[in-house]
Amino acid sequence: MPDTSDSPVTSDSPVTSDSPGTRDSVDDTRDAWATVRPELDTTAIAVLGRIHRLSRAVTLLSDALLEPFGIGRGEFDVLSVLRRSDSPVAATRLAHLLTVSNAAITKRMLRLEASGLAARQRSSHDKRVVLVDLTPAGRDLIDAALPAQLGLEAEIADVLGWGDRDATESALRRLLVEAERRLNA
Amino acid sequence: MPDTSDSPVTSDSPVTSDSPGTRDSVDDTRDAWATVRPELDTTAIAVLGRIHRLSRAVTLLSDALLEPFGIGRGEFDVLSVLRRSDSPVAATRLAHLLTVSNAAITKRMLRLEASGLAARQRSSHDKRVVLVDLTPAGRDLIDAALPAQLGLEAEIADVLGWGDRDATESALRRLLVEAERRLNA
DNA sequence: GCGGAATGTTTTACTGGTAAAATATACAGC
DNA sequence: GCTGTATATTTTACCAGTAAAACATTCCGC
Repeated sequence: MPDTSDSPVTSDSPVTSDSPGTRDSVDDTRDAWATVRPELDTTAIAVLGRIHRLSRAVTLLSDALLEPFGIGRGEFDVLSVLRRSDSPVAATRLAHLLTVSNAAITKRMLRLEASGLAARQRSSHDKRVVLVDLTPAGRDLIDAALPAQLGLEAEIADVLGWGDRDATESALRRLLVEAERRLNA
Repeated sequence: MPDTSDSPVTSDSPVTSDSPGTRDSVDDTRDAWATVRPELDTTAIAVLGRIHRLSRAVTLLSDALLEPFGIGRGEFDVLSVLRRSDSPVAATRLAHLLTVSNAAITKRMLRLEASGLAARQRSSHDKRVVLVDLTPAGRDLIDAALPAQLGLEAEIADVLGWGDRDATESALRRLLVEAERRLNA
């Protein structure tokens, strides 16, 4: 809850005046830097600072929608991958897809198994790998929980007009390709 | 490390064919949903799914750059707010600006005080509030750590052309205003 | 088909966050 | 100026993640 109206520093020189509409918390942050360290190039913050804040804010909002279903974000993410895969998924593959440690998958599976939403089974082909699959209850739950998740994000994304949405989407794709390239390097 | 080349599901029907260049992990995710639950509207993911993944990827990359300075993201964020504020900041205000709990600020301050980077002091006007300020060492450290952080983000943001950057920035601003509005509602 | 490197998972020890209770101070109305 | 309510911070108990060690299985070269 960053209180935007309550400026972090006496904002006298709006360096971020390129906003025709409303200002956001990142505008305030950049103005504050501009007064204290004017030589600093904060254009990076204009894009990625907003992305970080947006992700955090939306996560907080949508986590709340998960609560009535008795699962957390970690479990939801695992159930989602399983739901859109037609066959069981290896634990390590889950970890890669979700960019978390293998240990995190183990812990999430303990919770999901305890609540009967997913099951583990050692692969018969390769007894090192554990294959994970949805139970019927898990399938029901993810199908029930998904609409609210997608709905919230759709409502927020709707502040962008039709053309803007496509342009933004493609800009974000380019950024993501670059970030994932560096991460896998 | 989502391995994009290793598709989550046999991707036969590219519903996300609007990419002139490369595909990213979110394209794969949307295609997978389209095969399993074709009636589902996943346009929300196109924008916000990418934002979540981007934030996570960039955070992982830039956290690594913080390591040599002996601080974590939490401490870095506190030092940043302090550096761009000319005067001491109340603990609760830090919590609001960073969207974390008050308890998180207390814990971060314990670490920052232990390493001599910031100091706490009860306000004389209102003895309930704790005012936080940088030490000279803290100021030196944040000034030293900042360039790498901004540099990484600037490099990534540079995959966008000049015009695209401005358009993206303004789209993100609109999204952020909406998300923060809902969060503070 | 044996020994050693590689791979997949779980366990262990630890870290950084949260919510809610406890504590301390300020303020408002009488 | 006292009482009750609101506000600011810390403490407590807990939770979800990580890295690295431990363990199990497979694969490779001979």
